[in-house]
Amino acid sequence: MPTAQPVSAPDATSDIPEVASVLRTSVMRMRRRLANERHPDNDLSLGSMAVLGALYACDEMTLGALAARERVQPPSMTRMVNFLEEGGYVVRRQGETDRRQVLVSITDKGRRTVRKDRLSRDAWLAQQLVDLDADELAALRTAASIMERIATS
Amino acid sequence: MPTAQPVSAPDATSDIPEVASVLRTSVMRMRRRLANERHPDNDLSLGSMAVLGALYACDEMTLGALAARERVQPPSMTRMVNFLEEGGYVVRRQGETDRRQVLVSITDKGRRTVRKDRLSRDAWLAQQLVDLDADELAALRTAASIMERIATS
DNA sequence: TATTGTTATACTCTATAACTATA
DNA sequence: TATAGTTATAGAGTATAACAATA
Repeated sequence: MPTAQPVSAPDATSDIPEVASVLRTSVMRMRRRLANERHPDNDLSLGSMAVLGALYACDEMTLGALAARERVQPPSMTRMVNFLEEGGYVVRRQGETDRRQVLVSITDKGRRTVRKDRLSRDAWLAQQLVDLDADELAALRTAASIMERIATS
Repeated sequence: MPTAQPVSAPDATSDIPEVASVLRTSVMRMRRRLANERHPDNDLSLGSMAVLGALYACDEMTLGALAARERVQPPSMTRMVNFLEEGGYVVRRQGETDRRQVLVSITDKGRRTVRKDRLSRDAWLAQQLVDLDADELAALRTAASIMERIATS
């Protein structure tokens, strides 16, 4: 039984439990593989790189906003930001209107790291995608979008 | 701009780095969400359940084969199998031809647990998929298949 | 000697609870 | 009193290194 049938059966709804199952399994394995294949070009964890990526897009965010975005608890984000700050990838500053807040912004070093690492860190995965056809790439893009929505809902 | 455009551009190849990037990010977030949303119906971790699922399909495997399949190191698999054995979900027995090997097989309790948990543990995810259309489900199925292949390659 | 699995140990990531400082 | 973030602590999951038993 082929696992990648691109059928759009009329009763596709009945496939939902099966899709849920294979999706869950593949996500678990994929994430472990991605963690293993990661280049140790820098000392940043996957989570820290995700934070840096968010700051690359948004420039400056509060620690709480970062925690919410990455769906981790504040203490976990504190740790990641500590690590990033020690490495000179981000800087903290006190909020102006609300001085309880901590505003985290990305440094030039952080920016360079994001650019460099996006290339090198996605290189392995991109290499795995090289032989896919346009439809398969489109399926991955769609799936990524759906997963992103589900994960952050 | 929708993020899930099913375009099959002629130069889709140039999208590979971007697809790799969004796929990686969404996989990381999805896996965390799945871990969080998991029902604590039983005391089995996600990894242990994956092992049980493999044994559900294969009946009996060596510990080394399980470790290779789940892409963990042997000590990690030893731990998971210990846990599963303590719970009565699997049994160990010594290999017959090669007595260094440990053959792990699933018990009836393990089988029941797989069936029951596949339903309940995928329930949350399935619920998230309920509003998707047939094309989106097909995309997820295709993506899962590709990820499975990449993760186990 | 090489291989299969186990034990001992440590590391990473994450969480909850208790705390500090602002609001 | 409530909120933003930090510190302290614990737990889950994984890895590497050293070891035991068998090939």
